[in-house]
Amino acid sequence: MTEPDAEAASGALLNRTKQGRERILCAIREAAIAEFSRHGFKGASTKAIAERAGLTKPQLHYYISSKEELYEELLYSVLNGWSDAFTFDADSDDPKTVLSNYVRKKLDYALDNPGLSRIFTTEVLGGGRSLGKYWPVAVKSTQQKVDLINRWIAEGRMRQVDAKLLLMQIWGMTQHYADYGVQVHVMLGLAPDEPIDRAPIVRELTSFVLLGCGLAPD
Amino acid sequence: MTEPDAEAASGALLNRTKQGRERILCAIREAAIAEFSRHGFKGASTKAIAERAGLTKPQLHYYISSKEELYEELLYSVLNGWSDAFTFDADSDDPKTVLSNYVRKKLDYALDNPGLSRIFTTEVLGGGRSLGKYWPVAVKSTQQKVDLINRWIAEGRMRQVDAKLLLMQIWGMTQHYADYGVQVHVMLGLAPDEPIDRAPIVRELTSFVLLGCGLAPD
Amino acid sequence: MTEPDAEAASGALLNRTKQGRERILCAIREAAIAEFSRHGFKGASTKAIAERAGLTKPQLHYYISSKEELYEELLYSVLNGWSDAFTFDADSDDPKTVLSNYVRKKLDYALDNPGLSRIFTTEVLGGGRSLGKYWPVAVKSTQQKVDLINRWIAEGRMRQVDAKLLLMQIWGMTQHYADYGVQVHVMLGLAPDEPIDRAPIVRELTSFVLLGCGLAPD
Amino acid sequence: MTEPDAEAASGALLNRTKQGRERILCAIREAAIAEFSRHGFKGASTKAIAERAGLTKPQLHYYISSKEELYEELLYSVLNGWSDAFTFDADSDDPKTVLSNYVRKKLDYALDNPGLSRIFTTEVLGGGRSLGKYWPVAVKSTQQKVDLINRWIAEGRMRQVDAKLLLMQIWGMTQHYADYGVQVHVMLGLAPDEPIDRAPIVRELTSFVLLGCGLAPD
DNA sequence: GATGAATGAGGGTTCATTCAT
DNA sequence: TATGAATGAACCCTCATTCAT
Repeated sequence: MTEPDAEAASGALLNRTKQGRERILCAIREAAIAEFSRHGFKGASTKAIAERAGLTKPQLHYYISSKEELYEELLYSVLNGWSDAFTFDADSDDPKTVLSNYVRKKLDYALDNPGLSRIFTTEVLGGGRSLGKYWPVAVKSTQQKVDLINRWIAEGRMRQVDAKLLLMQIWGMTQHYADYGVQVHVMLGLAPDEPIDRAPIVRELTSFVLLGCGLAPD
Repeated sequence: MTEPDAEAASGALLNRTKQGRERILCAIREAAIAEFSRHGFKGASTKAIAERAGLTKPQLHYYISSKEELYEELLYSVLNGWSDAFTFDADSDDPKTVLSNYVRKKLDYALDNPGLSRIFTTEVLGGGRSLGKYWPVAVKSTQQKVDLINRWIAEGRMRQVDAKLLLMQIWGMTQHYADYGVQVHVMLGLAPDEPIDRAPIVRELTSFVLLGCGLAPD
Repeated sequence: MTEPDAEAASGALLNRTKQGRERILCAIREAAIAEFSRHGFKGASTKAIAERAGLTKPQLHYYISSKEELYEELLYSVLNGWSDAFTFDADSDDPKTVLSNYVRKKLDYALDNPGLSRIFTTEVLGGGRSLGKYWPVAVKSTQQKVDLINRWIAEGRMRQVDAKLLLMQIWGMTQHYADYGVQVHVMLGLAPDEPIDRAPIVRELTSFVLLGCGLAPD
Repeated sequence: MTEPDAEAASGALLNRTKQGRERILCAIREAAIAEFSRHGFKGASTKAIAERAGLTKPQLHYYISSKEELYEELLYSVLNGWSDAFTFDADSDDPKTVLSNYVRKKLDYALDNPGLSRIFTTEVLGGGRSLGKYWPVAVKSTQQKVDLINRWIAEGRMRQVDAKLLLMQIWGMTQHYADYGVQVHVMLGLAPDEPIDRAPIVRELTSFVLLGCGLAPD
């Protein structure tokens, strides 16, 4: 299955607009995402990455310094993408607004960047050895959300949920659309490269989460 | 991280009770689960499996015929385990009972067999090439659940949800506790090999799902 | 192709009449002939020999001391068989009689013991490293025949041929029915395990050789 | 024994004249011929081929894709060489001319390409599994020769021989000089790498065949 | 920049043989 | 005798990387 998503689309766009070196780096990035997300760090081969990028192996090594560095670059780009995307809105203090925005953004990221999302999953599956520096950040960022939710609960604006588990459940449901993309396609009766219609998913997911939090969806 | 779960526990138990060949086969199984679940099929090495099982590579090949066969055996054992575990109760026609039992069984499987669960995840991540025969079964089994849920909805016993998406969301949330075990541990402030206390998770998850379906939890 | 010849036939017979150890040694011999004749010494595997003989590898090694010794035993049994069979009749001094008997015996051996014959061929193909002791014997035995033929020529009882080359040509033509058995079957339109009707071959071959020597066939 | 023949000679020549890649491919070809012809497909090792070609094993695999492909390439090059060489002259309808040319060409091929010739022999000895596509071609080409010979016989221009067996006997006698090269050297009292003087062999062989066909040699 | 070539380690697997039992 | 198991070498091949050019 080729990536029928924003990763490839933006790649294609860049291929047309950028020049030379940039173009190649972009192709390498795409190829690396495809291979690492399918086979994990150990299982991916530089040969496959090179071929997918239309390069020979020595050519690839001209642009990257090592397989590991290429991998970690991608991994950090996921982490950065997430820390940008997965903040609670600062503009609003309304649980319904904040939570539904959060769900939507998380799902958008998964559907727009399934490859990158899956790379993070393979890393976690493999034990998360490269994530040492990430965990404290993630924990802190989670704790902030937990604190906010707990305040809402204390203020009686939300059902009494375990905030940490709530966040995990949202994570699980949204990440699922990236990690289990193949199964989702099968279950929805879609061809492997047919794009998923995300509107109904966003709707269902939001209602589900809000109701689960004791909030009435619109 | 060694498996802090029923897989290892039962393995250890068997190691003490079973004899010779059985013991070794069991050690190989455990080792293979550990390696495949961490690195996927391509990324796992028979050397690592052999060492983890306390064998040399040629010794390993005395007991198994090939890496691929060993892998597929494990994969099928997940699929069989699932088709056993993830049926809706036939005894009950009560949405609340059926759904909360389903959620609990699904979560139990993930927490009791995280390694096997993750092997399935790596397979799906890799494109699910070995799952050709499985999809039709999975689709059919899902459809039966969807039909039942839709009947409940038609009978006004449940909120009007998209049954397929509901099942996916349950899948995502429960599977998360296997695939993202490492992250879950970090977030809950547990040591890597500390067991997860599943009671609160079951409670939260069940309430969450029932409320999300418009059913009042007990 | 299983051997449709005296080797197998006598093997089967022995299997019924001999007991235990003898029977097994016989099965090993047959199996070894089949494997060595197909793949040569290096290419044959003790596993294949053991399986063909209905034994396990350790069982096989209980009866033989090494692959090499088993091979050399067979090789020497060819050499002995040949030194027995391929003498010129001492009873007759008639070129026609002697040569036609020789041709017939040589062909009979090839058709009755194709496996053994082919083992010798694989050995020669491989450089004949194990044949160091054999060559002097063969040379001497050949020289005797050459001397006799030269006498016949000197006496005007035969056309003036190069005796050595004559013997080689006979060797080539008869050995061909063992080494190229597969091709012979194809060319004669026979199924792989169908026996070759040797009468016409003997007839043609004899006439051919006698005419080639300037002798009138009967 | 190194190849004391045109294969090696031309190889050596090319080694001096060709450049880089060509030179290496040539060395690989020579090495592969030497190893496969000695030990057959199963018995030959890529390590030995690599060493003989002055390469390491990974280096070898830079130039070839697999042992099997290398082998089949050589095998097909024999088959092609033969289908070129072993046609009956179209220019002549004279049995004597046609047959003696055929004998000479067949012998030349065997003496010029003993290694390649022997590879075909090892393949036939091993059962000819890779020759499925070749047999029909060979049968057809043989049948054409048989038809011609039978016409000559019908026209009274040749002794009444079994044409198929005649062709086999020619095959056996000529192929013998490749397959049994080692024995031929021993019998003729030549050192292993001393070239065979082919003139007397051609002369004897031709007379022998013509007389065997009831034709008077010149 | 880009290419052909090389390299040493390691991939999965089979080898002939030996050794307890 | 016969079996399950082990062993160390060797099998064919691919790996990530480097180096001339």
